Amino acid sequence: MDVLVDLNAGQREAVETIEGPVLILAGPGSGKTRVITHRVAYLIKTCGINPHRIMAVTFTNKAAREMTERLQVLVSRAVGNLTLGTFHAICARILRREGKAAGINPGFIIYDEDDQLELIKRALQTLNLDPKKFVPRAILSAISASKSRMLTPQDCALGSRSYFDEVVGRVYERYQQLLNESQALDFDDLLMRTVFLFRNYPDILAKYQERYIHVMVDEFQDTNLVQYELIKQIAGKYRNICVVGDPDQSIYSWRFADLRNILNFEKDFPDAKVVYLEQNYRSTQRILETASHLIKANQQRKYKELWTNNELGERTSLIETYTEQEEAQFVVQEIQRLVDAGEAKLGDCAVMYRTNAQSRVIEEAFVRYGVPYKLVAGTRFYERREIKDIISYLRLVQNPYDSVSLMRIVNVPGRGIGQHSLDELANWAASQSISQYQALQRLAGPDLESAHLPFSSRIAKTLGNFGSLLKELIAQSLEMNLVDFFDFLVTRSGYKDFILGEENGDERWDNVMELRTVAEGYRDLAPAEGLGSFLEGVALVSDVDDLKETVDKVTLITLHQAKGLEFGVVFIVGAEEGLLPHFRSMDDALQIEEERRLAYVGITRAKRKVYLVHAFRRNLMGRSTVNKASRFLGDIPANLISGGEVWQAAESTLGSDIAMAKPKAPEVPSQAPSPEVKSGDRVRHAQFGEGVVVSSVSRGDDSELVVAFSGAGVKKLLLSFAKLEKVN
DNA sequence: CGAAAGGCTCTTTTT
DNA sequence: GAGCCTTTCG
Repeated sequence: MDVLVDLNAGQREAVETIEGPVLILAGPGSGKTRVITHRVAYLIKTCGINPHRIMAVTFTNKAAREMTERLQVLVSRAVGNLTLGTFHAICARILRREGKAAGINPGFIIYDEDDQLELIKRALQTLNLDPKKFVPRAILSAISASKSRMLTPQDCALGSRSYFDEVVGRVYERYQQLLNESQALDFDDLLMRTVFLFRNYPDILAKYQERYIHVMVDEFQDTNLVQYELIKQIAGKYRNICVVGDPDQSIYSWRFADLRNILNFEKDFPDAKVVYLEQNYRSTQRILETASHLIKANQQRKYKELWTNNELGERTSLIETYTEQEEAQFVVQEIQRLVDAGEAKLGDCAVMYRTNAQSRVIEEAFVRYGVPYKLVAGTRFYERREIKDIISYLRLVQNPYDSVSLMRIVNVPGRGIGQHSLDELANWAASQSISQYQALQRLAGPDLESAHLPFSSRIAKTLGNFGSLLKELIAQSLEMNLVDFFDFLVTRSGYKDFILGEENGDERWDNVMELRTVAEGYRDLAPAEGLGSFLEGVALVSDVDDLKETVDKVTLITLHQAKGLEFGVVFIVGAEEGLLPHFRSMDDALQIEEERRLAYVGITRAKRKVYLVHAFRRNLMGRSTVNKASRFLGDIPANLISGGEVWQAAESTLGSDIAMAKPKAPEVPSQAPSPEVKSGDRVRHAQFGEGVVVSSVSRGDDSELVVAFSGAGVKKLLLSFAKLEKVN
């Protein structure tokens, strides 16, 4: 298969320019990932580069998997020795191999956000700081920000400008100590400590620089400083570095992604070749135009002119419903209608939302109507209590110094080890300058005389029993394959009986068994290796979806997760002020622009048809709120929009109290021979300026209008008062 | 020690 | 509305 066939001029240039730095600025649907994949294939197949000497970094594990599959087709063989994965996965691998030099135990555990928060809380406690005054989340975010800029606790202490900064510095230092004691690295450490390793050990860096002749990074707009630093290090020798990104799809600034990386690239590599990919192969003209108008409202952007040869397509539908339940109902029924009419298949449709919380109501509607769907669960599965418990056991077996895991399961199932006992254990361990694990082992020892212990023999005995259990588990883990050990563990620890005795025990046990299924993928590895790989996999993987890719189901997904995907029909729900843009982003112009990019990402996922849906009223945080339509709707010209109608549930489809409690719905919404203005029209208001009529509803002999103004946001107006004039 | 109940806060996005 | 934390009681 010729890897250059079917590429347009720009794509071809991007693939064939293999010498020196290359910056590819690629619009949505322009074949960005395809370019990277073909570039790798080109290097291997045409240029004869050993895959071992190529690194390709993707944003998610899923993207990495897909690229592997596509590559196999292109190169017509497996390319196993290619370095392909996320920054985190690649760094973890490097640190396991080389970290010893920097004092990193190769068996380190990777701490996720929950683990991090535990440690922060513990750090606050030991520093006598009030977690109410210093919110652990905020502290963690500040620490993470520091790490993304490669700042150590010492750097923070020096640079602190406020009391909060100063506290953060102190907590950061303590937190780092706790991580070390637990022989754990957090997500940020994986990156930062790799960079430091390379900085401090030039010979190690040289080895990797020598190895990687070609380095490629996808989704470059979402990289942060430490990630950029890392690839600059690795590509330092050959300088064959190719980055691909789209500033308009940068949606991870909250994870400290920094657009300056793209801007600085041309400064850091003045000889960089810049390639623009502006032809869109995915969407209809109207969708592309809709998206372009939306994104043009952003100030902070690098201009790009997207175009397509695709057909004109349908207008984007603007729908208002009364509540979020009706919103969900509209979506399901519309999908059913599309399917019945043969216009789409279920698997062709996606429902996108800003927050995960929104998925519940949507899900309920799909269940009620019996329409198959798949929820892209994100990390959900691995956040379940029983799953975290089992993983904690496994982590503890691999690394008994992991204090977060120890604390989590030491008394699950109940072994009579309460807070008091744990305090005693911690104190005793500290007084002996040994770890809690070592302390437990001493208590488990046969020749233990309770005389020297500062606590009761009963406590010593229960703790000792647990110590023996741990010891036994560790011993067995070295003898059995992962699956056998898994079974041994859940039985021997008493976890199985414990969980089955709980409420919803069967369901939870099913989840445990699902985890076991994951473990089966590691059955054939040597015992220690199997456990290690498994734990690394679950620590760095977030997408448990795609198990049944082929099944015909509607996809429910967050806007963030949707990046990089495409669907025939896209419903964006909750297109409301407060949700999109999210209220946490509303007081900052830059954040608003990121929210707009998020909407842009959503719209550009669609091939054929977009629905923008919002609810007049919805329950948020347990409270009923009335939300205006999203200001972003005002960025879209009227001629690209159809509808703007208020959708109404057919009678008694829900039969719920909600439907009953609904005030009398307006009789004739959109088709009403509305006096002068109808939805979709462009109007001018004396005070608010120009805008688009989002909806128009008859109220007696007046009309209630919702107008999205480009300057003033979304306003509800009465036709008789508003003195609107139509614009063309 | 542990279960249960009550009270509090704060809700984004993910490797 | 949930999850987390603290308090209370057996």
